Amino acid sequence: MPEARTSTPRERYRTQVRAEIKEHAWEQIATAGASALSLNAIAKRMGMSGPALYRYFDGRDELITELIRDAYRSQADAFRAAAGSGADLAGLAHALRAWALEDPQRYFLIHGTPVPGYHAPGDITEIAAETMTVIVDACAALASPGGTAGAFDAHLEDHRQWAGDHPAPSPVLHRALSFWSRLHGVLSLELAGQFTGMGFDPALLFEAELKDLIGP
Amino acid sequence: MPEARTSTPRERYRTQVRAEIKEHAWEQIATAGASALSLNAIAKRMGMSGPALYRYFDGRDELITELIRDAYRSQADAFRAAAGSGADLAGLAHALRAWALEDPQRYFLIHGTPVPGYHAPGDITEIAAETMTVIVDACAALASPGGTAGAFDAHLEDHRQWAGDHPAPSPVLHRALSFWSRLHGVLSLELAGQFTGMGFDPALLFEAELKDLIGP
DNA sequence: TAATGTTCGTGATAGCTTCTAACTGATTGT
DNA sequence: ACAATCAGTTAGAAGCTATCACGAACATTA
Repeated sequence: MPEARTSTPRERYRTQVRAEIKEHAWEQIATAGASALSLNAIAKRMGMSGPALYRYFDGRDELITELIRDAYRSQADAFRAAAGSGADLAGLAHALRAWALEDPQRYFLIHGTPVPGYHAPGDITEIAAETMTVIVDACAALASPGGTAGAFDAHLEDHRQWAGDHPAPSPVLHRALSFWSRLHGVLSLELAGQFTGMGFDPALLFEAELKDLIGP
Repeated sequence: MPEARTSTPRERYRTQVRAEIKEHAWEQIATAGASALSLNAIAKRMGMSGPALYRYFDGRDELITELIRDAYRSQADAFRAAAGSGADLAGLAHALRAWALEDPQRYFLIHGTPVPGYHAPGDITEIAAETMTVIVDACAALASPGGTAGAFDAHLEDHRQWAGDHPAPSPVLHRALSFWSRLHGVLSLELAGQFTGMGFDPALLFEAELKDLIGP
């Protein structure tokens, strides 16, 4: 006998259909990009008429926002899983690259061209901030960066609230930002196919950037 | 008396209207992004009916391709102008940043999210390759990078045709790729607004990345 | 059990888009 | 001056988002 009925069959059906819609949406995004996402096409592929989807999503924008939210969550999960199993900063980097290669358009959905005027809901930026914390923690666990502290380190001393006022010294925060921006640099170029036809292996450039990041 | 009439009045009119169309297109892209570019809206803003534009462009795709071409040309011009007036690698970097900040959406039009299936015409990739040459030249003019040559440098030794078989040693090519990917990393994050609300000054992060790139 | 309310999916419709086709009128070259 | 070319028009097909009103299936309650 089922005792804790926390959801009615209707609710289950509803969430199931919502999930199916998102599944088709991801498929469509992966093959044609987010700008080509069509509610109508999804509905037809699910065997129902266009307006039916509006029972499940307020519109195209809400669906895309939901996909963005899922993408952020998936990325955060990948980071947490890596950090949870004892990965250091290099481990995080490899987890990020694997996650990105898994679905390039998913990566671009959150790190790609921004739509002017669009602002992500608060809960999304929260997830992003949490991800950043994982990175900063991994940077703090590393041997502190050598070399002389530059102007940016001094500047970061006074502007560290983005890291939740993490107790790490500013060169650590600096390294976290470099980690983020450099890996995003190689990854986005690789995923965009800018290296195809150039001959060299993007994985090795990624590795070289990572080594340079951790080394000194 | 005008002697060398290299173009008829009709041709002049044609190119003038084409330019005006592109002008409106850029305006629209800058404010709403490339995905929101509407031929119809452009036509209306120019005081004519939608289908009239098809006399000047084969369709939306050809217009966008033309804009991409112009963007690449503009970027190449910015690099050439900087290099021509004796700028070193840091000068190129600042020229790139200034060019990007001038019109973020123009930057994303060529360095942003790729549309799956779209392939740029050959002449565009030629311009891009030429730009790369300017960067490699500037890297070659710099003191050669210190530190031990890593695995990627060895790999580049055998994969250097992308640089037009530039005679520079592979650490120089390596630096050129790092230059490209790192600056793209900070720039794209800054232009995408990922740093807004974090408090620190993106220009200083850019400068720090540049210094680290040139320094050792 | 019967009546009531809620939810799902439909077709119709408005308004937008790209793009083709046929037609008018002005401009150009012979 | 006449014929060919070219610019721009309206009409229309096909696609999209999104809203509305309706019927049918479901759930809940009297």
